[in-house]
Parts: sequence; structure tokens; C-alpha cells
Amino acid sequence: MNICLNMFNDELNNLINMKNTLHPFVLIVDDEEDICEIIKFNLESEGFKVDTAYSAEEALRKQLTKYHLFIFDIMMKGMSGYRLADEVRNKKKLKTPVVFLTAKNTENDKLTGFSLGADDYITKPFSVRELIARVKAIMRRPGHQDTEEPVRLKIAGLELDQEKKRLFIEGDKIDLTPHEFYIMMLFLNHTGKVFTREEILNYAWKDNINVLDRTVDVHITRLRKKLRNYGKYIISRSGHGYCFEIE
Amino acid sequence: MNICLNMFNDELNNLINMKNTLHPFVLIVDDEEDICEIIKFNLESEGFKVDTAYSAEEALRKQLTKYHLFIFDIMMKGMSGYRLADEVRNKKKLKTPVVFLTAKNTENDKLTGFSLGADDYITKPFSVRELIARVKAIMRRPGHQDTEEPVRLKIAGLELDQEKKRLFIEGDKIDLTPHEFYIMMLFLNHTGKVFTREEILNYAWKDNINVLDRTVDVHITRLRKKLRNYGKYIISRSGHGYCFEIE
DNA sequence: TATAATTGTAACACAATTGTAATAAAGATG
DNA sequence: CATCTTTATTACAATTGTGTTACAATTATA
Repeated sequence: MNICLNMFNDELNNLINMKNTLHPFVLIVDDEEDICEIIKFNLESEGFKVDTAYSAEEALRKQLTKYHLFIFDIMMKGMSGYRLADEVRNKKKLKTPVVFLTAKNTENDKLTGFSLGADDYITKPFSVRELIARVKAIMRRPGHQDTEEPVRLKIAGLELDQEKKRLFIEGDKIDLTPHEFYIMMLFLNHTGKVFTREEILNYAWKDNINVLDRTVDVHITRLRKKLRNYGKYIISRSGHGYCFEIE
Repeated sequence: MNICLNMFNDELNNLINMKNTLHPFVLIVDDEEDICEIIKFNLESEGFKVDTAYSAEEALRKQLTKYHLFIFDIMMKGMSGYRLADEVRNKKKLKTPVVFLTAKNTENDKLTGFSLGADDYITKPFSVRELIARVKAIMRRPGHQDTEEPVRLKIAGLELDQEKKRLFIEGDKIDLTPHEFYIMMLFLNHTGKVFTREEILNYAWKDNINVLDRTVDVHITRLRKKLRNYGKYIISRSGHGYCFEIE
């Protein structure tokens, strides 16, 4: 009955996620160097490549096209994160997603952030885990996914259509909920591999901060039902976790 | 004379044979010397080899490649633990795992309002037991325990699949319980080497504080059964412990 | 807003695993 | 060989892990 947070469980998750994304390159811009370091370390532990700048001006001197995601602090000495985002979006014509980071959390600020095309908006205090979960969620969105990933995963009579977000069993359409879908994606991409509940949560949940690991069990039960006679191939390995394996 | 020789041999063994050490070498960096000593004492009594540094700068003057795990205090005079981690990871290109220590009621301005995921770090005051359990969990993880551990361990007709958490005997699937699995991992990674019951407990149990060493015997018996005709290769060396050796 | 879909949790029953103690067997020692 | 120590095996109890359901909470949708 553990809440599923463990600092050491991310290594595997890393491998899993990084298979589905190209090596994501993140630029963090914050004038508080320690904050940069903390985020940098944590994202790197998750397999991201990270660059930092301690001011908007410094950021603008970089070759910005090479990044896949920006994390901007709003309140910075000199040019603010808002203006930096504006520069990047409008003058440099980049569509790179931006996550804003700030202590301010009024509605006005949020609206300003989104009008600039922020992809997410994280207010301090925030947990490192939350940030990482959100960044991963963004990277998982269409357009940031690994292009060489097959759209359809076929195994025996099962077919997971990643565009339709749907499962076909012997041709029958089976709608999956988001979590169910990602769990299946994890399983079908690595059949036979045993995943701990933590790994499953890390992969299939955008934000697993407040979710018990036993929740996974319930989703497994629901999935098994939906999978009909394939349900039995979701195998539980007591003490290890779950895996999907035919035969 | 003897002491010197032993130290030298030990040191040499560490540098040359990092991969197969059962006595992981840990570097603790904390500007509070007392904390260093406490952790050091406890880890040493668990069979770890421990070195300490009282500042990040001092740590960086060491030969860092020889350690298997770092424990960094975040808040230190001079360079912070995060900076140190960054140096180690990026400049020195080391993948050595890092455990951060942080005081619960830190008043550092730069981090105010920034909540570290409580479970991402070990917070002071922390239980030594917890620290040790986590450190051991790390050391056991594929990719961290040894530099590059193969996913599959093959010996004769045996194959231990670390993703599937399963043993194959001449191709036959044999499911292993968590403890059985880790014991096999220990044996197959060091065939021929004799392990005391204590060493086996230390490796295969996350928390062996309340476990009798006789328990190992029972697990050995169970393993032997599962190993079928390979069971006889788990050899008991009276007064020493157990080892796995084919012929 | 009302309605449906999805999700998370608690509770319980059941299953697997683990730890211990008792006893038998094997090994070490003199 | 006799004695003591260590190991093997078994059975059982304790603990831990899993499956399932119902229900409340949340979120999406009409």
C-alpha cells in the first residue's frame, strides 16, 4: 500500500519513454541558477538533454531551433519570460512548446501565458515530479512523438491503433480510456517484459503524484475484461508487477 | 604490513574489478562532518566501502570513477550538491547514481517555494535503515549495479532474463519469486564465488533487518527444486555459505 | 446544466510468498 | 568412531500481494 513515488524507479521508465521520443532537448531559462540546476539534474535523470540559460538575453543568443521544449521562468531580471516567449514564437517563428514557471498564480497571469501559446503553466511551489510529469506529457503529444514508431501495433488478433486510440480484437472495435490505452501501448511495445506498478504509473499517467500503486490493479482488471479472451495474457507476477505475454 | 597490503589489494580490486564487487564503494559529500560519519559508520557495517568529502570542491579532487554511488548533501557551503551532480554527470561524464540528502526545514532563499518531491530525495532527519535500503535497491538495479549489465545472463542451459524476471532452463520458462530471482542474479553474476548467508541477505533482500540467516537455506532449497537438474550446482560450503558452480 | 464516462479508493476475499521452527541428514572435528 | 556443528527439508503460520467489486469523486460531453 505504498504511494508510488520512488526516486530510483525512473531509470527503467527512462528507457521506456525515450524509446518513444527522440532525444528531447530542453532549454531551461531562469535567473535563479540553483533552480536551473535542480530541474536540469532531474530532467537529465529522466533521459532528457538539457541546456540552461540564466537570462532571456543569454537564451536568445543560443541556436534555439535545436530545442524541443522551453522552460521559461516568468520573473527574471531583464527580459521577462513572457517577452522571451513572444520573441521566440513571433520573431523567431518557432512553434516549440513552452512551459512557464513562476511563483505568480493569478488568473491574469495564466491567461497571459496561454495567449502566448504556453503549452503548460506551472506555478511555484511545484514538485520536481510534477514538472517532469508535465514535460513528459507534452513530449508525448502528437508532433513530438517518435516518428518512426509504428502507428499500429499488431500482436496475434490484437491491434492497437495509435491514431484512433483504439484497440481491435479480431477486427472488433474496442474503445480504450486514455490510461488503458497507454498501458496497452507499454505492454505491446515490450511484450514479455515485467513492469512494476510504479513503471506503469510513470508511463501511462501524466501526473502520478497522488495515485496509489494499487490503482494499477483496478485498471488491469478493467483492461482484462475489455481484452476478452486475450485478457488472460496480462499476467501478474507476484512481487514483480505485470506483463503482457501470449503463450 | 598486512593492513597496508590488504588496503592496496582492496583498492586495486575496486579499480580493476568494479563490475563484480560485492562491496560497493560509496562517496558521501556533506559539509556536516557528523552526518558523514554517521552514514559512513552505518554503511560500513552493511559491508559498503565508504569515502567522505566535506565539500563539493574536495569531492571533485578525488578520483571519482572508482565510486559506485554518490550521496550528496544539497545544501553545502560553496558548491551545492546539485552543482556537484551536474559536474559529475556532464563534465566528468559519469553515470554513477546520485542520492541527494536534504534538510527538511531548509531556509535557503533560492529554494523557497520550490518543493522537492518528498520521495525523490532523502530528507534529514532520515532513518539510516531507509537510506541503506534505498542504496541497496540502487546497487541492485540493472545498469547501475554494474557498469553495463547484460539483460540476459546465460550459463550452460540456464538463462536468467532480467526483463521477464524469469529463468529459462533449456528453454523452459521458470517463474521466480523476487527473492529467488535476486539470489540467482547474484549467483550467475559471480559463478564459483562463495557467498555467506549475510551477503545473500544483503543483496537479495531490501530489508533484512528482521530476517534470520537460516531463511536463506529455505530459499536455496526452493531454488534447487526450481532449477531441476541444475539444482545440484548450488553448492553449500559448510561454514562458508553457498555458491553456484557448474563442474 | 445535466448526463455520461472515467477515474481513484476502500474493502474484502483469496492467493502467493515468505519466515520460522522442528526434525532429519550430512559434514566437520577430535 | 562419537560428538558436535552445520545444512536440508518439511510443514505451517504470518505476511504480503492480487482480483474484484462497489461507490464516490472527478472529468468530459451533450
